[in-house]
Amino acid sequence: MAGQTPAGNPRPTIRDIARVAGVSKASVSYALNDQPGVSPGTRDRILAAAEQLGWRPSAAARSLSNARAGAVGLAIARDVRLLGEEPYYMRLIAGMESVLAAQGVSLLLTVVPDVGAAVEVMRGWWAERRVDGVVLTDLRVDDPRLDLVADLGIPCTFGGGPPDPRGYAPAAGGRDPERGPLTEVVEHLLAQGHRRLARVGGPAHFQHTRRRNAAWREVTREALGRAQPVLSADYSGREGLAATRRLLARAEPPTALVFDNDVMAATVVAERRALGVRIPEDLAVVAGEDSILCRLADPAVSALRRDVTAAGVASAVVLLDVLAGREPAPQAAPGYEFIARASSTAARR
Amino acid sequence: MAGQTPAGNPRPTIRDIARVAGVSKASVSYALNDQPGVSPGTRDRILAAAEQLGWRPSAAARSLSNARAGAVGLAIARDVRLLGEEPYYMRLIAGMESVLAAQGVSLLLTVVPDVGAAVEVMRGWWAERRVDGVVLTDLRVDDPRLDLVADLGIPCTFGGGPPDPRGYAPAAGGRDPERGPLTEVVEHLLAQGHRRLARVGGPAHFQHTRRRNAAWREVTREALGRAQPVLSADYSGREGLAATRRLLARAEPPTALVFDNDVMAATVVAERRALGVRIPEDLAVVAGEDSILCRLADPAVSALRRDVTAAGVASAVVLLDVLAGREPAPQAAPGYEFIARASSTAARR
DNA sequence: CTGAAAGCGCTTACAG
DNA sequence: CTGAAAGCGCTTACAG
Repeated sequence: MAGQTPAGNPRPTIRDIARVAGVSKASVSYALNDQPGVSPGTRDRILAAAEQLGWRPSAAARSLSNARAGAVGLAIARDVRLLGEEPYYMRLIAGMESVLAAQGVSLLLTVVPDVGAAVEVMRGWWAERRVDGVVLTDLRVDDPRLDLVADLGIPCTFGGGPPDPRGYAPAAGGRDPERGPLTEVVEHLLAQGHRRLARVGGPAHFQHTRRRNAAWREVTREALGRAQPVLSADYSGREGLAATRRLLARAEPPTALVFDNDVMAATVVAERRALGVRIPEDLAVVAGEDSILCRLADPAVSALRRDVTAAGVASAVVLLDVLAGREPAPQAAPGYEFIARASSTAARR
Repeated sequence: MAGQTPAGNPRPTIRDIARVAGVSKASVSYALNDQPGVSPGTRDRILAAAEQLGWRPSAAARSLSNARAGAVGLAIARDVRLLGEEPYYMRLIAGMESVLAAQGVSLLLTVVPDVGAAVEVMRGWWAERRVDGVVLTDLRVDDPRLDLVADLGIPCTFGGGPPDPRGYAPAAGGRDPERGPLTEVVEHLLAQGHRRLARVGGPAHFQHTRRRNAAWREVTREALGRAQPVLSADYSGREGLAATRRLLARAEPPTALVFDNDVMAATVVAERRALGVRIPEDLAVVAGEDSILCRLADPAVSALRRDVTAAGVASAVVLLDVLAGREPAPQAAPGYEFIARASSTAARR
């Protein structure tokens, strides 16, 4: 079957519908698109004919007269090996698709090694009008993709961080939505008796890392009188370990570490003996992202669970609003939940 | 910027190129598509004009006259929560994209809960001619998607398993390519002194699970004189644990377990105390799929590493061949590597 | 409310 | 080798 040509009887067109219903192509188009200009009786006849013929619009034809593609694009710029470890994108895509599919909008996906390549892919999509808009993720400081969409006027939304460039809905209280989760983590650690904390964030060129680093400094300053340190790592276990070593080598080493993702936290827990620490007795560990890695670690890793699927839904909703020329509906900041597990819960025995 | 309309000066068309180059639209089309019918000089002038104007073909227009979409579709049928734990799809997509992108073919992606929904999505894609072909993964016994592509004559290829329905290239020796990896695992376990083995496969409705189960029975029969048992589980940690408990409760329990994926194997290792076994002393564990879960487990889990990205490449190559009406180039069975780690290596101390 | 007509941006026989 | 023309399947002013 894989070697077969797409034969079969040719697909029906509005011309066929017009013939069957005994009207003009124009009337068919109006009826099919719920436009005024057809009497109810005629409309019913046309719809029945379309149904009977099993008609479906040709995406290409519609696209050509519409000047819209009926598709949006997502160009993921990330090392494939890291991608395999991150459930993030699949969840984001699943959330987006639940909205897009319902509107008959397709999702174009590509995986590229870096932002420069992402820019080229999106430029091509736009030039060929394969997409009506794009979703941008992992925004960087001075991101060339922002220049691209601005220069070309490509409608866009953001996945991760506020989907709307104007920020989250006022319900978020105007405060940085990263503060809530981090406050909960810090309060948990204080309750466990920790007074010296540290954070291992992602690469500083990511906007979300910057936002979280800033929120971390604020939250810890308010809670402990002085901002607690932040180190950067690239989300890999290797760099997470290296950062941990540097922190532990300090004169007054932290007793609790908050990592930006699950891989770094779980790697540190796995390498606790090599690091010469007991967890949680000597060192408490918290992950900024939850996954099966956290659940299976020994001890299991406390984690912030973010509702990535909901973030995907919000991104798609905003993008569809923009494409339809509507004012984007305000989006609430994504939900999160702090899951306290053994890696930060002193079971004083 | 997200609220902006796609304004700007209108994109150039072949009409503009024709005007600049002083030729007809037809000549422009021939030159642009590398067709005969234009003199070298004219061709150069046309190409220069296209370049200068920054022309890119309109996907819709081309699609409409071509009767081809310039896109292929992948409808993943999998529970979103399991998806987040499986690096498989991202790797497959990355491999496919590396081939497709080079040919200017887009990838349409959707995530749906079950095969029935996948059929409906693909039916829609095909009816609207949004795709020229599809990639099918996780084929089942009596898979409704196979009926769909057969009935409608949709060109397709398979991701995971042979991309070509005729099977792998003869280089694979005509033998089931699942035998190689499993033989290596079984030999490793025998060398470690194990004589009672068992396998925990995926759901029996998956074709790949059936193939592997059959290969497992053959390989173990040849090595041990009698086929070793196989249980089914749904790839989740919960069912992996349940299957393990059942196996350990047998009169002559196995001393080595081979799981079909990383999640089940890593979960069993994480729950070794609850199961009342030492690993690898009482029970050796091997995973049929490698991931960071295996590396971070304690003890680390021995695993079969399959080159999923290469499988993605092969799928895309075959599909492009089929679409071009070429006989699909024979594809080698994907590479694999057995990584022996502590979970199955008796460090007799 | 309805129909004939032009147009979206390409491709491709068909004459010169 | 080159050009005028029809056609792909829709949408949308514009007359009736």
